[in-house]
Amino acid sequence: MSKGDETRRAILTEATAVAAKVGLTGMTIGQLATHTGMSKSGLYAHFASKEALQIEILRHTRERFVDEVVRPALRAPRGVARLRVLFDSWVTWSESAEDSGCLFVAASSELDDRPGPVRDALVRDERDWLEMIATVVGTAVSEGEFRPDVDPDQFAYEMHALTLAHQHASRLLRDPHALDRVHRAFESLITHAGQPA
Amino acid sequence: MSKGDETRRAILTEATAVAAKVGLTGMTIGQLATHTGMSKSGLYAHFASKEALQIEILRHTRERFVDEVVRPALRAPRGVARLRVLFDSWVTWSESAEDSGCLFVAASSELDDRPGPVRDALVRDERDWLEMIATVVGTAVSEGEFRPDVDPDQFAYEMHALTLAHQHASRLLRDPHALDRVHRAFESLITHAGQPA
DNA sequence: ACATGAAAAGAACGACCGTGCTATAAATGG
DNA sequence: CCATTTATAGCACGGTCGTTCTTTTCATGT
Repeated sequence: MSKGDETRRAILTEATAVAAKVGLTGMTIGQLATHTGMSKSGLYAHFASKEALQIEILRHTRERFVDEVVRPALRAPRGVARLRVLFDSWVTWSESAEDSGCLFVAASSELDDRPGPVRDALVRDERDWLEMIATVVGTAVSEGEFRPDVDPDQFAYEMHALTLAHQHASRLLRDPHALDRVHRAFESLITHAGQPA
Repeated sequence: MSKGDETRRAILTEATAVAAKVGLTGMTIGQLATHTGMSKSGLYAHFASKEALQIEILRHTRERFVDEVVRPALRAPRGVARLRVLFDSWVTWSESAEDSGCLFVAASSELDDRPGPVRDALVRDERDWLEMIATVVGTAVSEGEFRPDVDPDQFAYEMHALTLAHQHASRLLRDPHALDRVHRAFESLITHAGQPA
């Protein structure tokens, strides 16, 4: 990997952390230059514009998300077991990622009223994520682990709601029971979707 | 009401709408002045600082939230009926408010990593809101409408999760089934907390 | 080791930021 | 209707924004 690509990656890693704290819009080039120890123009030379940088940040984060959340789940057996890994990996991701929670969650409310290519990229990512959950749930249904009347999209919606709530409880409210709460809620989801005893 | 108070209110109303779109931090004085047709300094004279303005925006929004969400619920009979009104009022609030969703939801992820008095004010508001839900749930339990083992705080957490998810589905994803989704999820919550048939 | 191309820095730009100060205009009470 | 308070506008400040252009430093292949 050439020197250019190397620093470019380093910038993106740092930028992801900064963006998670102050938002994709709130993040500034100068701030980023200070954090990376580069000059503003030296840093800026790696990207076409701030908007392009924001999109690259999302792409970079998406790659890491696939590595750390999606891939581990795909290694688990299909159905509920995979769903559990998916959920646990997400929680781990949100706890570890940049010490500032999940960037996608932060960007979601930041960009929901700001049309443009950055928002479009985020919407694609979020749709993919919900679709991924729904697919795994669908397998659990067709394998008979979940009741046949369970709606995979609705389940995905409710499970996704828990990830949003966890970020809220953990990062904003600093609730010491946040982890416990989100796990209990997830177990409740699973239980109610399962076959009656 | 004096002229000053009048324009001050008008500014806050407009500022709330702007803040819901671009965030409390993203909002600027100049932007606000243009929107209200005032000069920057004329507008600024009503507030001690931008930070003070942000806090006033939250206070103003909280007042309206009490009027439009909390009060209607308090007029309903205690227990589950009141819980339903609380939820429905919130959905109505989030659909109507400033055409940009609930400011508290937007501010939650914006401020979760930005310490200071604005964040503190928001945390207070969110805690009050969760406490309010938990209290109503507590009544439903003690009146026997909900099972005695239902944890009011956990229920509040999960119901709050739905409000976050609704904002996400409705404003970011523009999901046409968002309203349907959130209602089904809420009914599911209520059902599972109720006495078994 | 050196020529060549890539990477980083420097300096500058117009624009807008939050925030003061001063002057003008408008509302208010006697 | 006038005096006085109150509300708004004008203007300027130091600073930072995103972005561009030019120059210098560095990495790379032969």
